[in-house]
Amino acid sequence: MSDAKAPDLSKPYDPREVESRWYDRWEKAGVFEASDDAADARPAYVIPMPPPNVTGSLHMGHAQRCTLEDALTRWHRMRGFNTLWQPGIDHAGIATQTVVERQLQREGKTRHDLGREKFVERVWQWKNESGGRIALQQRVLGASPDWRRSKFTMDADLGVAVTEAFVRLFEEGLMYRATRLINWCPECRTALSDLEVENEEGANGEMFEFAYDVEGSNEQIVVATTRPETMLGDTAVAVHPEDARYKHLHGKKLKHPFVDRLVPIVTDAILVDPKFGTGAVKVTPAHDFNDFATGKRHGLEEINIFNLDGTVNENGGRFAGLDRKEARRAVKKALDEKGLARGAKPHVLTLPRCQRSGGVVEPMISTQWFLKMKGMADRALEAVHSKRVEIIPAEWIKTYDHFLENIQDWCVSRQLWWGHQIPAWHGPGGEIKVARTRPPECGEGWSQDPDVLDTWFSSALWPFSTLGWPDATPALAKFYPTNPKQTSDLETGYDILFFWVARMIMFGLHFTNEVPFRRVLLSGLIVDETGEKMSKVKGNVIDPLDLVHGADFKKIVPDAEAMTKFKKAYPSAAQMGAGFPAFGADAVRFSLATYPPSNMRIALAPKRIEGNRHFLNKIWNATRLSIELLGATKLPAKAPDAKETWNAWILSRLSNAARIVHAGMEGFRIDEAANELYRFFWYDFCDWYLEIVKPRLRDARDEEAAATLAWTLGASLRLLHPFVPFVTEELWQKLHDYPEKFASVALEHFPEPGDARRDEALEARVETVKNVIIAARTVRSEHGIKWADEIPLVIRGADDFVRAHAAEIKRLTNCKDAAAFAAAGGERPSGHTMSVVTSASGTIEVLVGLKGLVDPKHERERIEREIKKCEKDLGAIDKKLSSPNFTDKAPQEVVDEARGQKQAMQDALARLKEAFALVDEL
RNA sequence: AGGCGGGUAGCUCAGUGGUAGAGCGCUGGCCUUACAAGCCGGAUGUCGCAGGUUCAAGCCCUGUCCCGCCUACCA
Repeated sequence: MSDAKAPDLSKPYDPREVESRWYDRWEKAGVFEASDDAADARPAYVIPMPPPNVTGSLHMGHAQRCTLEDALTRWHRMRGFNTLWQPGIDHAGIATQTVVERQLQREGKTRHDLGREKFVERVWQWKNESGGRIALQQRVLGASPDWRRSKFTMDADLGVAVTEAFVRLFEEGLMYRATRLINWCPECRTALSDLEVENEEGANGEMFEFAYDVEGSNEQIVVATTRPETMLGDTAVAVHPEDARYKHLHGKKLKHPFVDRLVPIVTDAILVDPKFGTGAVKVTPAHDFNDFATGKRHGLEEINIFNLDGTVNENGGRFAGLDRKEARRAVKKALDEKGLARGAKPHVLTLPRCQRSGGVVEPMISTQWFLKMKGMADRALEAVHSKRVEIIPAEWIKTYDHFLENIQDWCVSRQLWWGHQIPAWHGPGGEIKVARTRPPECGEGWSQDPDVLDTWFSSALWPFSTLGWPDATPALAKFYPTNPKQTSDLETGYDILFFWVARMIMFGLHFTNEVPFRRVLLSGLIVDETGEKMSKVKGNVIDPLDLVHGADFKKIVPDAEAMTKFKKAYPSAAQMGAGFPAFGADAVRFSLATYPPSNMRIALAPKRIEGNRHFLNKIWNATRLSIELLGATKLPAKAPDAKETWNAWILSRLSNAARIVHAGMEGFRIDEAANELYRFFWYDFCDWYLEIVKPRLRDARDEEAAATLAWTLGASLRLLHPFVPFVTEELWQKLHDYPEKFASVALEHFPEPGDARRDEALEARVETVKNVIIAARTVRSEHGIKWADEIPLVIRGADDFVRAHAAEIKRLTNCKDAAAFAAAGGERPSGHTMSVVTSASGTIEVLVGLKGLVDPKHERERIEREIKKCEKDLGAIDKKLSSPNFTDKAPQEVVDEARGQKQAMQDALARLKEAFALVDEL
């Protein structure tokens, strides 16, 4: 850093100060850039980022994408992959159009006042001014995509890809126009695909019954409905053909009470369940999917009774102009007045709602563009079953299969202005031409199809349209799976498995004859601390940036009532007082990384973020200490070949940590990788290794320890970097004393398990030494011996390895005479308490001199507790060993192990009982 | 209705047939010159319930209850 002298490391870690320092440097130095140079021999790794909506601002889901994808990206980059995390923004058809229309509304205008061209201009203006600010927020989180390659789905080149795809599908006969019953959102005034309809369960409604008069008879037929207003569009009443109650009415007609129409009674065994209700069903072919199918079977008239905005049209006679709710009331009232109403019962129903507007979706007959899905779905199924695409966790394969096996044709046209306009031209005589550009013969009297494509159509092309398809670009050759040296992951929330993932696989196979990515990593949804989905209505939404920068609860929650809701949703935040402190991006990221991504629901606990901020503080302070201890020691180029126990031990533990991190990252168990780093760094490196080497480096000059410490710390920072990029970069630079030439840790070698030697036998022996130390500490703690008081310690039965580490035992327990080892079997020193440590080489007695310092009663209780525990364990193992079934049938090594354990426990039990005698001398 | 998850410590969750784990919380003691955002200790379990397989089940099988999600349907 040439311009600014970095400050000294302050005592507590301040993420605000550190995190602002590095992002620009990374970006300027080109750290995130991928190369599409054909001469670049590195293997390629690609993650297509799920493009956030242009209207979106960062929410916890984005933060989770960011964390997981950035960790994978940085991990691969450090391992030498030519890594492309492809960023971008989605134009989000309905959502964006709605935002701008609302803006116009405030000016007292509608989009129709502007006209299509001006309106689209206005949307672009909005996009340029306030759209896509999410990309800036992703930077705050430290995301490392190749921003130079960022794409917007409405970019000209992506528009070319969309047109190309549409035209090809049309030419192949897969894209077609049809008139059928579709999902219509009266609020957005557009058709929707089946997926965009959300079913709200448990809505309170009622089942309303009314009668039709049979023509030329005094009889009536009673039907039931949850939507009385649709009777305006009834064109039949269906009964079951075998239903004796109605046999004499077959072929008769009913008088519609409000419109001049006779409604036939038809028989239909598919629609009608004679056991349900009255056994007679009103049929409204134009506004119900089952009735539509029934109508087709019987050639019934389809009478549309609604305008596009959901109000009743002229077919509704005197009810015309009313919206659906008003019409329902009015029709019920009118039926009642005619004496036809037969009462209503409460009824729980499922309401179809528009995913975007929340409006109740109305089935309407409409002419739309549809895409045949069957063939593409079959290929997509095969690709997953043959593992050309791997879905992780594999539990999702069944869900994927079920969707694709039952897939319906996709209604792709939307009656919006914002989006990719359909490349079709309509002639004056109803002719249709589909072409990449307006065909010259389509002159006077021809007009382009006014509709646009479903936003998800362009999203489905994303993995290859962003790389230049349909052109054969160098980027496509390098970063698409057609390159055998490419690996790729698609990471996203399981909620868009159908919307996006399945469609990308289908389109990828269709247009490129190759899967669009090799693995699909599906993550769970972030929910509040009590497991509830985050939503504005519930008042439990947390903005990740409030966690990063800190936030006063009063600022993020509007009123006292909302505050109660908020604190209920986050009990651990409720304990934090007035607000969130600035946890920093690293702490938020690390927390998100430690949740198993495969959990369906990931309950965000602010307390956990606090805990991880403490971890970062630990890293910070451990590095401060290390820098002090290292002095002029340079970071070694490779791991030292350490001979001394603790040096070899920490390198072995480091190797083990690297192994677990690799396995976790490889298998998309990022939580296991992150948790291992937490454990290794805190419990092995800080709690033990640093405590051991402190005096060796502070009071003396131990070169091997210095090299080992430097190596281990450097490797730890590198291992941690994919998770916590900011603090690791800061400390890495500090370890190098902020060199002139910026060499980011993001481009350093990622530690491999083989970088240092793993020695499991050594780890086991060290574990025994640690257990001896812990035993002595426990006794001290139990009896409240002050740390400053040195007390005598005698260790009996220890092996040579334990003896060789007397100095550490003494120092870490603050006991004198730690070298006082005694042979097993001899006389025990008096005035000592005894604890027992079992090890591979036998039982070790840890005797602490406490004469006059303790209450013997307390000590007897302590020993009794230990005896009880030992006896319980021994009883269990005894029972096992006394069963001939076990000794005969279990594998030999299991039986041997059990015998060894029994031996050790018996031994320990005997010593503990002897320990009682010693208590008398205290 | 069907499908898929889940039910393990107070909370959030790991757990891959072989003596039940972590973090947070709780608790006792320490301002031991990296870190009190810390250190050293400690307590905490009917692994939803009932059967079964196995020498051995939190884990495998069957049934069942509860919670969540998804899909379909709902006159």
